[in-house]
Amino acid sequence: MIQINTGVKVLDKQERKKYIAEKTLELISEKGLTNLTMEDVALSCNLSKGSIYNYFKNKNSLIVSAFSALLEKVQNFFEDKESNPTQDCAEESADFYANLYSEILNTFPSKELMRLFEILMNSTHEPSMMQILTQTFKENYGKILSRFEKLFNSKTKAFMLQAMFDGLVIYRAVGVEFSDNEIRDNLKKMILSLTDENKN
Amino acid sequence: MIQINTGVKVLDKQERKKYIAEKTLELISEKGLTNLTMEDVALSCNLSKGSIYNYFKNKNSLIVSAFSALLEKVQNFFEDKESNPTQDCAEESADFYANLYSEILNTFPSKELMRLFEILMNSTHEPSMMQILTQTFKENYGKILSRFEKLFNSKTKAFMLQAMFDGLVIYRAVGVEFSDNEIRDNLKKMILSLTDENKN
Amino acid sequence: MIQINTGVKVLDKQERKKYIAEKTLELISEKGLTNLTMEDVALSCNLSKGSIYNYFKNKNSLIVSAFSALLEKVQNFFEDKESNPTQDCAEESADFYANLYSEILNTFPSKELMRLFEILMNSTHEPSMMQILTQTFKENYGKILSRFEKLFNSKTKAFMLQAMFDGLVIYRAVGVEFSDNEIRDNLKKMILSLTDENKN
Amino acid sequence: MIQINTGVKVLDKQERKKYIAEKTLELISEKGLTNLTMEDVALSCNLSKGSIYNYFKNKNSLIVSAFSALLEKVQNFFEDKESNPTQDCAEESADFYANLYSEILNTFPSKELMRLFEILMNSTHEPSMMQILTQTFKENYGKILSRFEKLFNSKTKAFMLQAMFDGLVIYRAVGVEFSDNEIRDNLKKMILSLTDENKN
DNA sequence: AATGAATGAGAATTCATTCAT
DNA sequence: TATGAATGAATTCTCATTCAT
Repeated sequence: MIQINTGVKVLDKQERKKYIAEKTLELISEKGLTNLTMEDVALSCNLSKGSIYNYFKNKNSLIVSAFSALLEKVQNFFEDKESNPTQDCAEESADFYANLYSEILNTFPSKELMRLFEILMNSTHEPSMMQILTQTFKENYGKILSRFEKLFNSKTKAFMLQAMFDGLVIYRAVGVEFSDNEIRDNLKKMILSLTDENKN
Repeated sequence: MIQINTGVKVLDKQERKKYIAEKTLELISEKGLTNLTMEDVALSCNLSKGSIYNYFKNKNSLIVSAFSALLEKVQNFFEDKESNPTQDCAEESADFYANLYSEILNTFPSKELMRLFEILMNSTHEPSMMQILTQTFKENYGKILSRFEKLFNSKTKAFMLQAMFDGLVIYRAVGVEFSDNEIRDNLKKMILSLTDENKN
Repeated sequence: MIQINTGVKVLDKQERKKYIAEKTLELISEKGLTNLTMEDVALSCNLSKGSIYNYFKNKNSLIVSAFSALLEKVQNFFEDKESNPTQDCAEESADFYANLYSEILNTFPSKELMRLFEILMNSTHEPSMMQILTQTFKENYGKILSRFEKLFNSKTKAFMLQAMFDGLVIYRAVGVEFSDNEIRDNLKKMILSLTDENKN
Repeated sequence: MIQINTGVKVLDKQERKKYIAEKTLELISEKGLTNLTMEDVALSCNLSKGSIYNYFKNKNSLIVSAFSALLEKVQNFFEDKESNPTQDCAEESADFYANLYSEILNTFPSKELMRLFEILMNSTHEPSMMQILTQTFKENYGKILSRFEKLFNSKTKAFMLQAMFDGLVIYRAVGVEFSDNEIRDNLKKMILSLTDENKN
């Protein structure tokens, strides 16, 4: 929350940037990227339109910041769910991750996670924007993937599993329905088979 | 059928609609949905802007048609690749599909397939549009999935495999790199494990 | 109804013009002048847009014809209601006309009569059109007014009474409510006073 | 109040809205409602097209404001002419009002007053607009009518007299000619008869 | 830093009219 | 005469961005 300098605590420019980016992210989640206007942003931040431009060079750079905020949120979400990873054997690991992903699929708003890809895709034809978005995406997803990489001892397998997860997220966001229980069970089997296979 | 005096067959209205939708699809693939303008469409069809509106009520309904054309194209692509499905045992099937998907991943323009999801996501907040898109999507994907459903004897498994594929398509479209060979090999193993598992 | 030449009866060009003008009048009554499109006209006549231009030089001349049709309709309406005018004394005349106007106010669709003025007003800034409309208006209203002129022996009084009637028609069309009975009673008194006054 | 450096007072937002509405009213009077474009409005206000939309949500709401401005103008016109109403007896009242209306008919630009009804009629098929216009119309005309209501002790009579006036305004605006003197004389007689009648 | 008015470059859409067949 | 496809000019409306205060 922005505070006026009553001596208490005043947000510095960096913090206010972040605040705006987060508000923007909320708006994108609510209304989609296409419907995002600078006026919406200004209103939701209790700022004037002009003021937004004191913090962000233009709309694109604001979107990039919102994208970063979203990726950070996603990553935190993954990390929080995984705070005490006490998996000894493959079976336990498979169980753990199947549950984890299933839970995330249930609790993380599908539409919100979908926005990640919406932003990425919409930027496909603005090279300068695409570059920074892709880079940010890779870095953050790299961290998320690193667990699976360790588990499977394979970057590609990690990719594939995460891709499946994201695919399901998107399917769900666009109205395809499926049973979470079945997902979880199959997920476990797949993880297990990928782990087993690893040992051969 | 109307004939112009060169003897060449003239397209009827339905065919012209389709032609415009396909041209639109090309444009979307080239420039992205956000940058698509009705003027672009008109130009690429050698028509005036007004003429487009003789075929489509508005931009959205044109996009819906382009979306359908894309889905049809995707489906044809899958079907063409799979013309002679001579898979006797699970091993052969796994091999066949792993190769098929790997090949599609390689040959179908990743950006183009990605547009499927770009269109879906961008329309998330226009209910009337979303409804028809989702329905079309489900119908066509249903056909694509039916092969896996038979193979695995499970709708959910089919979903998951296809989701993985689409996730990878999107990853690739946004600049993530991975090795097709490894994908293919792992894919085969996963398919096999899912098929085996089926027999227990 | 347009007939194809089966040998029965075929409308000649003049009759078809009239038919189109009357259909146009219906459309204007239904949807207003602003919302009238040549496509509407074509559809309601079961003709193609291009064909309308075989009968009318352009939209304006079609509107002029529809306007004439409306005026004719109004005039017929007045005349029909007044077929046997057996008024001997002033009292009877006042009674007769008060009833007549009150009845017309009730039975003639207010919105339809209003269109007369809508068309006139909208054409105010197209001199060529205005000229013909005003002329047509004067001629037809002249006939309607002639009765009052005789009764009152005054063109101005006739104008004033008819103006009041048209004013009320418009008020009613735009949503102002009033009691028909009171209107009729007052109308009678006004007509009577104007007639009496005449004798002094 | 914001001041620009010439010392001249700058208009606040409300005043600027009003200014635009009044300019719009001028344009409507000049060119008619149908020919009014937002570009005209912008030009006549020395603003860009986009700026108009900072003051009015859309064209319709601008027209509604212009309509209000017109009604206000009409009402002021009536009130100004009637500043010192010293009418003791019926005869004097009749004389006063006959002169007042005759004068207004002469001095108030007929075309301008006519626009009131042009706007009302053209909006007949846009319910949301019609509602507010009709309401505004009723409110303002209620004030104008209240004088006659008192004089005649009858709402209906007041309506009828005002309807006659408006009818004449429209007739004149569309090119019908009549003598103001005769109008005034007859008006007086009608008012008188309606007042007398009141006493019986 | 904050404001908010102004802008102008689009973009979608409408529709009377034309014209070849 | 009838058609209906094509047109293009006009019009409304949007919105990121700028800038003087």
